[in-house]
Amino acid sequence: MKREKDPEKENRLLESAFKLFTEKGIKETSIQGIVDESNVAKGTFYLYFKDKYELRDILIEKKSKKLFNDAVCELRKNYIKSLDDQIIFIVNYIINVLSKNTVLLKFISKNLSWGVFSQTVTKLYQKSESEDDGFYQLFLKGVHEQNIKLKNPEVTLYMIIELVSSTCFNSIMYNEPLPIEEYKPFLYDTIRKLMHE
Amino acid sequence: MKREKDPEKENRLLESAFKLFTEKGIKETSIQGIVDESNVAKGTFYLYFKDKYELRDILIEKKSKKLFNDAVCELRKNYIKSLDDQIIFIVNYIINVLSKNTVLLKFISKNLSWGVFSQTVTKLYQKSESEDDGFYQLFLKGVHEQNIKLKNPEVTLYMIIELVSSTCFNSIMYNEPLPIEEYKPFLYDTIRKLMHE
Amino acid sequence: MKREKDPEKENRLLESAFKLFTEKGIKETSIQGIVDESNVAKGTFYLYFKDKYELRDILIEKKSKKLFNDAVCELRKNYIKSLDDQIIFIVNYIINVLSKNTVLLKFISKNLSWGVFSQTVTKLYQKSESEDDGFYQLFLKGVHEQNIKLKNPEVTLYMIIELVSSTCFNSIMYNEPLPIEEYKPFLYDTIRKLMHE
Amino acid sequence: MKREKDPEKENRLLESAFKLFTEKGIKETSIQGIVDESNVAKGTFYLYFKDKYELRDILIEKKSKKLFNDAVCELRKNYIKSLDDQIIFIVNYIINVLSKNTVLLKFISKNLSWGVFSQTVTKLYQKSESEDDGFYQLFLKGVHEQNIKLKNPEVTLYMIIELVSSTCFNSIMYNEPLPIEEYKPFLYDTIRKLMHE
DNA sequence: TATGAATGAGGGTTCATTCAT
DNA sequence: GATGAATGAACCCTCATTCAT
Repeated sequence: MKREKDPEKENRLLESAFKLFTEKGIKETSIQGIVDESNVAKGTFYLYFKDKYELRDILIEKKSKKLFNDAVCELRKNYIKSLDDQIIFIVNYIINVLSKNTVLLKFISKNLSWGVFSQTVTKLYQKSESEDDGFYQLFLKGVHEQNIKLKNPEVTLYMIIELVSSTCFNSIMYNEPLPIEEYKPFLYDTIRKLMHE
Repeated sequence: MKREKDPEKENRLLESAFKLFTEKGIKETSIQGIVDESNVAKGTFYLYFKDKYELRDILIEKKSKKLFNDAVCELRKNYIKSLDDQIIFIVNYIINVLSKNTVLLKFISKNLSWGVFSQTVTKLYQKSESEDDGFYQLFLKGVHEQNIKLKNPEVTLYMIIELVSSTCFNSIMYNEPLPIEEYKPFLYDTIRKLMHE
Repeated sequence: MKREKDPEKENRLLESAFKLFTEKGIKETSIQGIVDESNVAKGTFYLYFKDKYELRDILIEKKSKKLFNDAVCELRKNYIKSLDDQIIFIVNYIINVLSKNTVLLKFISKNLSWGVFSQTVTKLYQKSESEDDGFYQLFLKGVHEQNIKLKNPEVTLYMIIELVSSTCFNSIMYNEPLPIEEYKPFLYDTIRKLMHE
Repeated sequence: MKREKDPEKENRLLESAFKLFTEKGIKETSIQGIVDESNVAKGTFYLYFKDKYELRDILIEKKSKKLFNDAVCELRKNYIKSLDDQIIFIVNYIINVLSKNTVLLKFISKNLSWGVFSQTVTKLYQKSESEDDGFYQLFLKGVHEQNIKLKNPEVTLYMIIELVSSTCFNSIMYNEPLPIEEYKPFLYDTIRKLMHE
């Protein structure tokens, strides 16, 4: 009887926007540009999204959810005991993904600022249903169970996330001040230090 | 007969733009807005700058130059010996300035991203004329003279700068995850650790 | 097999449109709005009407037919002899209906302009099937039978209709220059004068 | 030094809008249409007017001011004593102008509704500086000085204005129910009657 | 018959940039 | 050098209308 909203079209809009946000940033990306890239009429955009900011938020949630889910999922398969190693495993996993997928890296750096990104992720995993499957929870629980002495575990996690975020972008994108693979030892060393005051 | 470019006018344009960029961001600031604020005609803008992006870049250079110059200048007056203490002195100085001058902080966060900022600063002080008066030089020279053992001093400096940058904004602006004064001990502790692998 | 046009649906469309035209005027009313209000799909609209202007015209005819029919019908029940009194009875009846039903009044004023309205009404009753049951006929026949001396009865009727129309809207809606009840004596007085040159 | 706003351009915008408002009404007239007709860039419109409604209001004031000024001015030249004759002189003057200038007549009928028009005019002449040169004042003063017995002179004036307005449009434009010249006797007769209850 | 997704023309508005004065 | 009127491209958004289902 009636035509259904086309998920193919929605996806094309999302991916085109993703691409353009990545290349130029949100402010510089016009809806006209997005629909052109998607081979979709202008009016159609408004059938799926209120404006480009709604689209961005959907994109952020979608992309970061996947990234962190994959990381934690992979961790599960490896039965790593030590919290240090767990954290470094996750960081390493994410760095590897972003190294191969620099479009995603650019999207995150251009549109989220790592600040917003980590905020989103944190929020995402704070409200996780079962009590022990979030990144945030995983960290706090690990600190407690493995008897790690930290004055303020939350601040430590904050510093780790921010250090990784801000530091890795240049390294991956421009090999500055070092290529990422050479930088990793310094980074993981520092993470271990931060976790043992 | 020919009048020279009026430095008074140029300065008014710079400061008005600084104010508006800070309040609304670059994209949202119109040239009309800048010239209105400066009591200058629209056409005049183009006698001084190619467009608002050039103006922004000049502003970045000017503001960060001043910030770092002031910090190093103040350091000189205090005859601090240890490199750890020197670095922390400078970091502390800048944090204090930005805490009091959140307009400047916002400008940096809205228009630069800390990444661009530190890049600028680094560049600024790499090419510093006299060989020993830049922040960068100061650090490398200090490491050498005080016999500090670092595998790669440049990377250490990079990590320090990025950690400070990314970490302090939320703390100053939103007291998250801690107010800046409470966060400082954690931060300075970590800096010392980074300098003694 | 083929289903007929659903009069229920048509009516819902008419009444929804009536409501919206009244509230916002024609130009500001969208077809989307009409079908939403009617719980009908957008495409369905075009099965019943060419566009919203056709719908409006149907609405005009329908609403004004009813108004005048009711007035004349009520007159019949009251066995009033004198033509003056008959005309004033009808005018008074319509004023009373519109005073209580300002939605209808607004619809007429927003979408018809009183000019179109009276034109419609006049047309409506000129072509009335049986020769003596229209307002127009009623007036002309009355003038003849009751031996009223008028140079041009048609012009007199025209002046009465226009005077009433243009004059009563402000009075009912805004009490300007007088509330309708206070204005009535002036109006009916003038009507009587017009009918006795 | 600087270019001046071009009154020629403003006038072209006003007159083009006047023409289009007349032909299609305000709602149906687009700014695009106005600037096309004026051979002016779209942006230029906003240099002169906030939107088309501001333009309309300026047009109303301008056109009606002129019309009434001319009428009263002409009246002055003719030393007519009796108020009846004065009022009829002005009405006649305006009818004659509008008969020759049906574009103006259409503009008034399409965009103002005679209601708004008379309101404007009334306002215009109520606030007239010198105490006796407005139409409104002229009427009230005349009633008083010439000892004309009216229960409520304001209402009488209202009825006259509305009767003339609503009645003459059809007559001028469509010769319905009579050509204007043939209608005048009926109209002026009625005006005299209204002024002598 | 009925649906509502899709379309794209068209409207209002802003603004960087040019250029006559 | 300085001005600000003029331009027109580009943006966002709405909506009548079509048409596959």
